[in-house]
This record gives sequence, C-alpha cells and structure tokens, in this order.
Amino acid sequence: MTTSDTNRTTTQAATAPAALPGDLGWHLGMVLRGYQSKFEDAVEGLPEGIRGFQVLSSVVHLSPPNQQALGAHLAIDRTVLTYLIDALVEAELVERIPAPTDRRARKIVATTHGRDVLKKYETRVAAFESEMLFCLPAEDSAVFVSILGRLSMDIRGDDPSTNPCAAMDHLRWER
Amino acid sequence: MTTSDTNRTTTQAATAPAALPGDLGWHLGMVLRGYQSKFEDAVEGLPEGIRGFQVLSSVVHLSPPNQQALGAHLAIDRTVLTYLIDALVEAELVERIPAPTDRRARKIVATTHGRDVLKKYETRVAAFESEMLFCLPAEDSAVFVSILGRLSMDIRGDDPSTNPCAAMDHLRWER
DNA sequence: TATTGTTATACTCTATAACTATA
DNA sequence: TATAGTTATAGAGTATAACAATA
Repeated sequence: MTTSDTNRTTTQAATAPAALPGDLGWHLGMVLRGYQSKFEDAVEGLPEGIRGFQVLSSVVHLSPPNQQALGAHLAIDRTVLTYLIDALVEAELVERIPAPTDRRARKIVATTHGRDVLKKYETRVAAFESEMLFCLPAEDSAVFVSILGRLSMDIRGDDPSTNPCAAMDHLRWER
Repeated sequence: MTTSDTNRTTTQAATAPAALPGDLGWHLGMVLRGYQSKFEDAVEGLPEGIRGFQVLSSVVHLSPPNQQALGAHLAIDRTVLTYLIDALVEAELVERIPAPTDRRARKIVATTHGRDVLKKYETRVAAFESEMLFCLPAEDSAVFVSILGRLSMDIRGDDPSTNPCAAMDHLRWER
C-alpha cells in the first residue's frame, strides 16, 4: 500500500471512501483514541482531565452566557457539567457568578489563577497537537485540519440529533 | 461565507494546528459522533449495531485466526467480544469453530447467511460514508481519507498503550 | 507458567427523573 | 407553563478478577 505518499493521485472519492465500508470510522476512532490518550497526558494534574480543560478553555475563550450554552458547545449533559464545574470551582480555577440577564442562570468565569493554569496547559496541548500532525507532510496537516473543520461543521449542521450546539458554536458570546 | 474556506491560507501547520489548543480534538469528536450516529442508522437491525457490523466485517474480510486477534484489531476487550460474538452466533451470522492451530482458541467464521447480510449492510454503510464526504469538494474527500489513514497508522505505531493491534492491523490473516 | 476464552463482578460514565428557583 | 441548575438514581458500557482448558 502507498503509505508514504498520501496517495492523492489515486482518488475516486465518492465511490471509494475507504478500503472497506466502515473503515472511515475505524480510522477516525483510532485517531481520536490516540489523540485523547496524548491529551490526557498533557492535561495531567488538571481536575477532570480533558473535560476540565475543555470547560476551562471554553469559559476563557468563548464566555458562554450560562452553563447550558457551555454544555451545548461541548456536547456535555447539564447534569455532568454540574460536577465538572464543581471540581473546577473547588480548585479555584473558575467561579459561578449570577448571570446578569437571568437570575436562574449562572455564568462561569475563570479566576486569574484559572487563566494562568489554562495558559500553562494550553502550551502542552498545543505542543502535542503539533507533534501529532508533524508526522504528516507539512502541507497535509493544514489541509487535514481545514477539511476536518469543514466536515465537523457540515455534520453538526445537517443532523439535529447530533447537534445540540446549533448555530451558536464557535461564536464568541458577549461578555 | 467564512465557513466554506476554513482559513486554508493562514495555516502554518506545526505552529497553529487549530484555532485553539484542543480544537483538533473537538472537531475530531464531532465528526466521529456524527459518523457514528449515521452508522447506527445504517446498521439498524443488525445484532449489536456498529460493533456487530465491525466484528462481522472483520471476520469476513480479515479472517482473524482467533478472538484475541479480532478483538485487538477492533480495540475491543476480549470479555466484551465474547458477548458480541454470542449475539452474532445466536443470529446465525457467524460460527465459532475450533482454531486449527490451537485447541484453546476459536476461529470465528461467517455463515453464508452472515456474508449475505454483511453485503446488504455494507451497501448502506458505504452509502452514508460517501454521502458524508460528498459535502466536501471532490478532491478533498480523497485527501481527507488518505491523510486520516496515514495519521491513524502513525498514531498506532508510536503509542503502545493506544496500540493493542501492533503491526498486524490491516493485514489479512491466513485462512 | 503463560495464554485463550468464558463468566461474574465491579466500576465508570452518562442519561433520567425529581426538585428548587426563577421566567 | 417552561427553563436553569442541582441532586439522586438508574442504566449502559467497560474493565477487573477468577476460572477451565490448553500450550
């Protein structure tokens, strides 16, 4: 098989997505599994590991107006999100403050310490992501990331059941 | 639309794998989630759903010499594999026959009915895979599949913990 | 002694239901 | 009445441990 050159020339795309039906998912699963394994190592020490990182990162970079929006973005159930946030609050990385617009809701904001910690772990996460893609020919990693983003967007767009995030994703909410 | 060209021009791969650290995994997760959702629909009616399909497909196309090899290929624990196979046996899609080389082991072989059923579902799986990639520019889907395969291989290669399959994967075992 | 496969058990993760407080 | 968040509970999925048969 042409393992070395990512056989861009032999493509028939729509007719032959992969060697066998289901292979696409097999590869996706393998890549995600490997990614998560490295991710776990990179965020070791952070409460709730990967999930903790994702919550903290979303809070800092996206400022979701409430827990529901946060959970929807990460595809995390609200009941799960509660104890994730509990752990981050206990570690003094984030705080629950009353949402300005709705007294039922809480807005999650990072503490200064939380922002510092996030920065530290982001360096490590960015490092392993780069390392992971580095085994690819330089142009390929950019192409891959780009296509993946496109695919992810299309998928979320066309399947409501898979799509608890709707149109709000990858928008930065107002502060 | 800013969504169509996910900044392909601004990418410097190793330095900026994605907009934010962790984004790569977020997109991977979304794509896999969407993929699995469609997969589930496609194999509806097959015992054990996706897992059942994967086992049946591996048995037919790869002829693993025993359950351990089969489980390793699919990254399924042997204790889980037991009941997956139980279900397929009960549906008369596969049989457990004594492995010729080792009386401890069982070789899983598909019945004629099993092969027919697999063919039917493979059509459906191939269809949704194509459909999923079809929303991409034609060249992109081939590139994506190709890079994904490459990535998956590299990842399995360099991390033993993620890699219960070792070198045997995507080889066809002897019959 | 190590390995294959099975079974039973325990654990983790996630979702469901019920509740309080707001809207 | 519906929604945000919390809590407790139940369920699915997975891994761990112990076992029998064989290498």
